Amino acid sequence: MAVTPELLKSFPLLSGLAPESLLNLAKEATIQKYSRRAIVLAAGEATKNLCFLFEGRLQGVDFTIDGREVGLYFVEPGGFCGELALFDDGTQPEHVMALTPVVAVMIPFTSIRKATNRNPEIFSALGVKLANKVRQMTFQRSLLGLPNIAQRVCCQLWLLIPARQKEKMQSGEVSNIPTHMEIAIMLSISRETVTRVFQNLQNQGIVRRDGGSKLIISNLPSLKALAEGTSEL
Amino acid sequence: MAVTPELLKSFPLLSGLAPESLLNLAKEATIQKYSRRAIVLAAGEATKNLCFLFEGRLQGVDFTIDGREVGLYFVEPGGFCGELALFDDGTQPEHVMALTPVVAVMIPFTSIRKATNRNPEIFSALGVKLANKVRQMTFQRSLLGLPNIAQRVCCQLWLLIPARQKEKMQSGEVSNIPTHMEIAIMLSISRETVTRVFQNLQNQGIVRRDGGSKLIISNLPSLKALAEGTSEL
DNA sequence: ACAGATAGGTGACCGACGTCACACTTCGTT
DNA sequence: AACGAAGTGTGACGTCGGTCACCTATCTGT
Repeated sequence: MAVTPELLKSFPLLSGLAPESLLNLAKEATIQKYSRRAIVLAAGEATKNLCFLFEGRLQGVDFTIDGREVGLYFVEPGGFCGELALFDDGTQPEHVMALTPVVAVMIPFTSIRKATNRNPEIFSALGVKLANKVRQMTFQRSLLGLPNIAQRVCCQLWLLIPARQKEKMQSGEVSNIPTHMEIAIMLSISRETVTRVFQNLQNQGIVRRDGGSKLIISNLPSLKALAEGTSEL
Repeated sequence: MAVTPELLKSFPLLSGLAPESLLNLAKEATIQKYSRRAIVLAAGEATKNLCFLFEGRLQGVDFTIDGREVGLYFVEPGGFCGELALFDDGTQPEHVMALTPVVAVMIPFTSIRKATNRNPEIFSALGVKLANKVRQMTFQRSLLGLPNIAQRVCCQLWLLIPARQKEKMQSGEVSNIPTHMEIAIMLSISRETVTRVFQNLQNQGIVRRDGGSKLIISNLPSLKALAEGTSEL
């Protein structure tokens, strides 16, 4: 299937490019489909493409030395991944796995670099992205230092709530709530423990499920207090 | 105290610069001294300087929501820190603290950016540095996922051994070994647990202290096996 | 309609690790 | 020499969360 310049323009990173640059990129880009649980980028390999997510959901995952899975971050449609090797020609440090069936656009580094020459702002946009990644990882790292597990779960949950909903402090919702297993993996705890914490939160009327993939947070302030450790479950 | 171009040239990041660029940077750079435990860069503040370490040792530290300290990385002489805001004008995500008395050279972002215009390779060098940081953090993250605490300590210890010593697999040494407390903070475990693991390692003849700040690893293969989980303490 | 996979829920058990409390050693400072 | 601070060593104790085992509910594809 061919990639059109219009398709590329829909990605924020590329939206500012000149039409001819887009055209060039489009020629060299390819569309890939992946089924659920498929590996999109494998750790340890020298990535050669920047991977733009068109449809579905990706997760960066790593494995500890003893084979345990560790969740790192999500990629949502419009985002991209695999940019690290663009900077230092190294290998991909973590796997990127499809959480749902996925449609992705792969653009070779060589093409990206050509485009960067004409449009250096791409490079700085990638720098911003990397910087953001470091910030996120730093925060996630501080989460893992929390000795109280319930608090850790609440913090992670708090993080999943869109920023604007947090401001008015009434109630919020998280669509596409990760499964208990996925949350457990992100926080390096067991699936059962996540279930138990959610069970508690539901009993206290703080959260409520709505269908399979949506979570309503009916009591935002309570969740915040739990996340910050000012109250306990 | 004035900063000389020669001093700046001693930093790898700047060593490739043209003499006049160095001269300009030197004019705008300042030397700062910090005593042990002093905060060099504070989290949450908009950093305005790139901080080059001339003498001493720095550590990036964060605090969890409940006030617990979390160790992130070290900066050794010749290295630098505070580069994140150079990319996205954000705030410093973590504190940088002096572990020993420190002499540092501060160069304003504005000066760096001017120099970058003439020497764009600085920018890509900074990109490489950032990419490396992400790689390190990813690895550290996978360490924290290890359920076996002794293994975690051994992994961290393994990480502290210089790369060349690991190759010949005879014996190695770590100078400037972090204190038990510092290691505990990096791994989010308690100081006593670190002590107990080290006690075990010593009893097994795997490591041995030499003076206050040096650790001899007499049995490198055993340590490796422990780090990789193929054997247990 | 059915099998199989995936997610969520729950109880029992137990051991590793955090906490607390102290003792001992090694510094650097006055 | 004397002191205090920082680092290290060690035992007792209690508990939180991982593991295991099993169940139920939902969804998916054929």
